[in-house]
Amino acid sequence: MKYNYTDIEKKWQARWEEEGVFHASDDHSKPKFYGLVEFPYPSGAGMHVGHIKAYSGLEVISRKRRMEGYNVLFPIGFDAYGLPTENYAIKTGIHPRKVTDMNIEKFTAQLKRVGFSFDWDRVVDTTEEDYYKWTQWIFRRMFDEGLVFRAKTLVNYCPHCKVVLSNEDSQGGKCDICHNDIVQKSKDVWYLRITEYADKLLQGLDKVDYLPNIKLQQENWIGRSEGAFANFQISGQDDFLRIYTTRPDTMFGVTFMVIAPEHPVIDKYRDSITNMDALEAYRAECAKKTEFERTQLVKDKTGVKIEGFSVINPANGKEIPVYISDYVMMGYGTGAIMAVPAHDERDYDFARKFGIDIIEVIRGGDIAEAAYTGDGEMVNSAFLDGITTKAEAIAKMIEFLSAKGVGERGVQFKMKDWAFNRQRYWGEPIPIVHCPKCGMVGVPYEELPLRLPDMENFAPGEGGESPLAKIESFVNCTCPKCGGPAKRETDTMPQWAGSSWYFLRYCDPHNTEAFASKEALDYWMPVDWYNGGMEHVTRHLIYSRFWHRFLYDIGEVPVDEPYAKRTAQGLILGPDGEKMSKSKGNVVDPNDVVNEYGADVLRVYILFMGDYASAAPWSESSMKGCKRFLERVAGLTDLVKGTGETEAITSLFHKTVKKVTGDIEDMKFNTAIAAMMTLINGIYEHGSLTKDELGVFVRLLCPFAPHLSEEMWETLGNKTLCAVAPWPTWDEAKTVDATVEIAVQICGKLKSTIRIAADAGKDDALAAARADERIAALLEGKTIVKEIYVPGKIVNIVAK
RNA sequence: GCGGGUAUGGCGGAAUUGGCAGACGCGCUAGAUUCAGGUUCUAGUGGGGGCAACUUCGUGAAGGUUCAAGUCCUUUUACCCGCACCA
Repeated sequence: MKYNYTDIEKKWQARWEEEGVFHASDDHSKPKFYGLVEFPYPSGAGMHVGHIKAYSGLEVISRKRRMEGYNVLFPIGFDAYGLPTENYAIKTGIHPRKVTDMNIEKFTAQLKRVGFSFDWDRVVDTTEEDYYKWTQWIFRRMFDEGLVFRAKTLVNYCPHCKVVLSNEDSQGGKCDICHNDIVQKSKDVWYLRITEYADKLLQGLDKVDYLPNIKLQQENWIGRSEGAFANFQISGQDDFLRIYTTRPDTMFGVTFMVIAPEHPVIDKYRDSITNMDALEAYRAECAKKTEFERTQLVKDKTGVKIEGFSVINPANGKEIPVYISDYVMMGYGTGAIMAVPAHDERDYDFARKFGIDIIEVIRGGDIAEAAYTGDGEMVNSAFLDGITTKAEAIAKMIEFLSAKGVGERGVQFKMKDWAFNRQRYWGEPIPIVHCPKCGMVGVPYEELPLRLPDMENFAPGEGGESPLAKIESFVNCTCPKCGGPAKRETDTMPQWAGSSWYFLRYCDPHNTEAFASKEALDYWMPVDWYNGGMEHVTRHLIYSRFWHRFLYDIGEVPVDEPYAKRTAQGLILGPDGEKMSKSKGNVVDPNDVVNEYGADVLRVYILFMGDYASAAPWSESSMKGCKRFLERVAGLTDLVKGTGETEAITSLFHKTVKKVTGDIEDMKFNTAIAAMMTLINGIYEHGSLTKDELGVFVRLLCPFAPHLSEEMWETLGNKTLCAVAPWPTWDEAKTVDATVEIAVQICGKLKSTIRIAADAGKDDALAAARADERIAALLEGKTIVKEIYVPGKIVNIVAK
């Protein structure tokens, strides 16, 4: 058979659609498999080969599951709200609705051309009213449960995009959207209280099957630490400053305190502080720094001593000075620290620069040279002296603080509350009304969706206000509670809102009464296997686990963790080994590949190029090898003779079926394909195969190269689709050879190989080895010291 | 700085519990087919030495454990990723 990919790809894509084979069934009596891939953001640039790789893994697994008889849900949709679309719309004057529709159409066509087995009846688009109605609904429920709040604090602000960003969106001090520097700005914004779920998100990781590095990254991001809170009395006041520390054991070494520049205690005692001018100047200086500058100046500590203000160390009653410095942040702990220069590097640097005393309380280092952070015997610490373990010293100190009523054990998280808003047009309107009498009031559930109004000029305001604020008919409304005049919230939700629950909608995408029916959720959830990019581990993956856990807590979903298993694919690099980017001009367009080589070659190549989880550079010539492989596969139809099994290659078939079946489960697609290539080589060498054997091979190949497989399946006389044909099985007995070739070593060096029965005993194996001519010659005149036989592997004779 | 990972031919990459290093593919060499290019087929292909059978070295580097190490232990170098003044 000749391999004419252009014709067969069109033909089978049409057949699949006609027969609806990839539609998840509503028959809930069958075992289910829910495979999920991260739905794309439909950008104007179109699809990238990286998208293809991201979807190919679960595509193969989902196709295999269907052949194994599962009811498979393998959905796709579009995460379409967001800044790139809006920015493009502003630039071109085309409305974002239209831009989105055009891009979705483009993406859909591209995905279909690759032959992905998505269920196209369940497509979701986060910007459609019947979808974002439920995004708003979940937000409203969070508002009711007290998880939504507004606060004026320092926020991450991107001056370029003119939006407030969450901590997750400003990692490394750069805006996640435009990669420009972020500044800190004091602003009144919306937050979701994700920190309330920090512990649940952490504990939930124990029972899910995520790749270890994914779990670890989430654990680090959540950043739980155990320590103590302690109150330091303010000199001459019946008031105290509260600190958090993970090292209460070092409290006798405290020689000063540092508080964040924005700490409210400064304003509270502004009258008794004698150098307010200097403090204000320092504060202004800090506010000007970008996040990037702040982290770059790590080594060089700055700060100002607060004059006319001091606190008392509760451990020893000594009076100590207080400084403000931007190395202490308001957003973590209490915004104040006890400084122990002898045993903390940052405090050490600061003490050195400002000439503050350094008191050693743990032996083991040289505090004249550097801070010592290791373990050792406690000294200069009154009742702690002589203790040698950190845990014991910490416990004693906490006991002491508790007894005095000035401190207790405490836990802190690095994760911060989720700044949940965008001062932009293309997003879900926040369903809240501001009433001068009632305060913040939720838009009634029956009024959802709160529609995003149509508007002409949706450019963001210079002062960082949302474009929606310009529409008076939208802003002015009546309070749902008292009926009086009120104003609508004009911020929209951030990009991550819609994707925080989309996997639930797929279970029942056309439901008008609920985001999904209880029955559908009971059956389909949790997602059995979720694959996506590493870049989402501390963003989307955390956010969606949070939303889902919230829905579980209020009884809306049946399971607490949404994803039973999570894996990640590696990047596809450009042919130059660099990350693909438009500016480097090394981007490969999947359309070009499909045109030139066909969808099956593209699919096989992407999975064959290397370990699925690792990054690998694109190589056009390697792809030719995959094309050659599929051409040789097509050529198998000319070698078919008779039915049944061919003795000579039977074992190879059974081994291959076993290998491919196992490798797919481990996402070792590259070795699965290699095994099929080995089989093909064996068949060509042998010169023929039977019809039944070809049937086995075609089904094995089907998840990888489905178009060619369907075509060959049909030429074998099958009337039904290969996509739902039963997955091949193997006979374990036939994967084991009767005789095996094993290595014979003398003193650990390979000298010969012998063929013996697979179940040969030690004596037989050694006799066979000694009988080998070369071995016999080498052993001539030597004394055998030791003989080792590992069945099926090796014989090693140690001789002198 | 902290946490995690990687290192194997000319290239991408394979190697259950330690057991024949380099599967599979690319590339390359020679030959056949072809008017030619391409395609396809056959043989070969880690380095050094040898006409050859063979021999010797070889998994970032240096040590070690073992009959046997890519794999285990110690030390070390380079690169990649994540977080980053988290008290």
